[in-house]
Amino acid sequence: MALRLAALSHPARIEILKRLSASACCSCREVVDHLDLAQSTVSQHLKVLVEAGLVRFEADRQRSRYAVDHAALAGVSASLTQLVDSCCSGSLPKRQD
Amino acid sequence: MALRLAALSHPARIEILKRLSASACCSCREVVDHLDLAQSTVSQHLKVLVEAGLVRFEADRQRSRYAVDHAALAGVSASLTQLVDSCCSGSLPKRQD
DNA sequence: ATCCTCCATCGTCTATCGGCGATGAACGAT
DNA sequence: ATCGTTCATCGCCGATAGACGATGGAGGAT
Repeated sequence: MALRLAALSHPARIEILKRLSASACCSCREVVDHLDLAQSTVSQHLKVLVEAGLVRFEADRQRSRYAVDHAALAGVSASLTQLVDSCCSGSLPKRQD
Repeated sequence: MALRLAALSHPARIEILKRLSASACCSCREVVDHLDLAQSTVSQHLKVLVEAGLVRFEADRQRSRYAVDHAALAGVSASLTQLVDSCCSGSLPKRQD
């Protein structure tokens, strides 16, 4: 869990996630074009996300496809929710939907 | 948001959070006793958590009180959920309560 | 064959993290 | 006044993260 959260704990990677989910086509190039970071840097961030299991990677030809793994992302969210829940463990009935 | 997640993205800090929420009394000493980390290290982690706004700090006398800020924690969880939601943007109606 | 584009990887640099021991301050107890 | 306890902070260090440029490979186009 800490690993997943670590992957998410960088503004650039959050931006990348949003970008990936915004457009159906998800080449590294496109992300680079929007993020104003060096291509190598973006590639690194993508690698981190892939290794964390949050993004799926599909090497077509030289055109790599990156896609958000919605299930994994939801899983992280659920884990965090569970942690919060376990931390509050009944002492905090308040729940902000 | 990345800041909050960064604070959470460390196993020791997650353990600390659980420990803090487990017992009503939350001295640094107690955490040290359970975590098998040096006192200075625990103090550092607590500082990180406090600076991230996830833990509230109350300097009583020489006995410092640390308490989980449930609302802040829930806020992070909500933010993450929102991110996931924005990433799936309607394509994932599944919702695990 | 020769470009050009896209991409991953490597090497480098700097900054930060994560751990520790040591130190000193604040306080209670003797 | 002198301990003992608790805690925050300060160096110090190895390791890692994050950024970049450069390199090279794989394809597509000419």
